[in-house]
Amino acid sequence: MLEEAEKRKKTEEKRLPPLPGAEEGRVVTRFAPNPDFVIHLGNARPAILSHEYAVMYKGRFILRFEDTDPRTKTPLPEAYEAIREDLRWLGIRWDEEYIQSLRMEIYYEYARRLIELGGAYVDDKPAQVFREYRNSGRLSQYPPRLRSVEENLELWDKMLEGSYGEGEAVLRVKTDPDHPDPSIRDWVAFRIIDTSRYPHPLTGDKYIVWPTYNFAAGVDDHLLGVTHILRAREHRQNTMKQEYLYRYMGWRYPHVVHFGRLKLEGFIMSKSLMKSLAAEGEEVRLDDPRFATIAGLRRRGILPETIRRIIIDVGVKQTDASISYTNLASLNRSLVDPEARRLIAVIDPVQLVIHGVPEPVKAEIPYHPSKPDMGSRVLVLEAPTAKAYIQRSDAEQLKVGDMVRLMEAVNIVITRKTRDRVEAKYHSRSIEEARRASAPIIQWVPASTKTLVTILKPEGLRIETLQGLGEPEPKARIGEIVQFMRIGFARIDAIRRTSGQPEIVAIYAHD
RNA sequence: GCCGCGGUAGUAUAGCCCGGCCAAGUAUGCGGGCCUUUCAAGCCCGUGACCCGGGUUCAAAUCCCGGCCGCGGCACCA
Repeated sequence: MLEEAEKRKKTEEKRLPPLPGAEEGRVVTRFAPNPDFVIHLGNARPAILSHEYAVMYKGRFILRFEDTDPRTKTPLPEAYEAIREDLRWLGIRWDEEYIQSLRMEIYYEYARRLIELGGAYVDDKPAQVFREYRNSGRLSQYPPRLRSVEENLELWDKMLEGSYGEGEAVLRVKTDPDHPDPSIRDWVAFRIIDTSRYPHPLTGDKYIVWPTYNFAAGVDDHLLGVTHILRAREHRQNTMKQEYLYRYMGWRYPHVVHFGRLKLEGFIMSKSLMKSLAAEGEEVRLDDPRFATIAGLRRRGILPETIRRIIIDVGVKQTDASISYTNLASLNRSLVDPEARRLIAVIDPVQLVIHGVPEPVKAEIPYHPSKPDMGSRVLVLEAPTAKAYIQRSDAEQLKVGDMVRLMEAVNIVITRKTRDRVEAKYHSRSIEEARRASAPIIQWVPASTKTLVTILKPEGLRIETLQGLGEPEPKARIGEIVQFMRIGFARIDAIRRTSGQPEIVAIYAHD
């Protein structure tokens, strides 16, 4: 218990700054992903922050899928559940869930209301014509904008009935026609998507008139009682657009916090790059450890708590942040180190023969150096001649005459060395002897082992493969995060049999 | 080009709103030491930053102006 408290203190987390205008019990936040892909660290930021604030103020947290573009951002049927899974894994629980494509009638109703209030009009001119008016400062004289409410309601019904094809009509919100930012002038609230050609995975071709992000999100944020919106800076203009809608409806716009972009150094974050890797014929999964997807980080042995802390640590600044993997790894290490069992693997093994061993050596090696309660296992060296494997990188450091200690076992002196074989003679048993000689300590496995160990090490776009041998009877579980002694932390990704031999496949996390 | 936002050590962040207690805190990295049967963890010491230039002021990282640089938006995407 005491130890637990100390650990908490050591890895103490930073707290989030107060939310403007927040009252305990009255805060409602939401995370609104587009289910066209899984989420990555960048999307996880608003999810974590929104959830965190809802918890901090004992409010509500909403998950809302924004799937109102079946054409250019076609929702992926499996993404809905994959996103839920990622959120659950991150420790995020939501009080309510909504899917926008299932709320279309609501948006239609509010569209009608907005038209009745004179806040929107149907534009059935080609987009090019609108742009000419808008960009030449004559938007206030744009003929469709001058239509009566009655006429607009009629045309709106025609849109819903399917009288227009794609691109033939949109519903626009009337804004300041001379707004300094042209993109804000009379923005589009609804457009037509031919769902017979681009069916929606949830609603098929039932609807052809679809709300844009700004309309659907704007309406929902009000209807669901959202009080605080946390979103990336690229939405700043959207906030201004939606405020027009709120003004017409007499609603109060939620508090908004904008933050900058997030990059994770050394990881692939771009969706298009992920997809192009797949196109190159590589076998690519969304949880590829080279990707900064939540699933990819999970597979690589990054804990949800690490992600949570790093997001809170980065906070809500407007500047872009580039998280260095060193920092993320350090945080993860501090969380994982107390729990990770120490396993042994020798990469690129070299045979070691030890002569003159006086009696068999049973080395009892604890699974964690400072936690005896995590147990131990016994590795054996035979007598009078013991055979083992050591790592090539270690063998290369050794010269004839050098003393080296096999971890938890014996001290030996090198007598002969060839490329693939090292011979040595027994020297002594005790650690003190090794210390006196300043002998290095290296890990080893008995020659009788059959266990193959493969460690996949993501390096930018590449994945390096480390092949070696492991303990004779490794007790590892899939999903477990272990530390391979003197190699680094890794997550056990698979345990299988390769031509009769057990094989552990692990994905390297960090040293 | 037009709108908008921002610039604190290698990285991230605190401080900036309400100028002095900041010759700038913390984490990570890096250098050195201690400890240690891992190149992990732990402990100690050290290292390193206010974009530039003006102005206001007794006093500016903090306020004002200009410049430079970075980023976002300018979609019938979200």
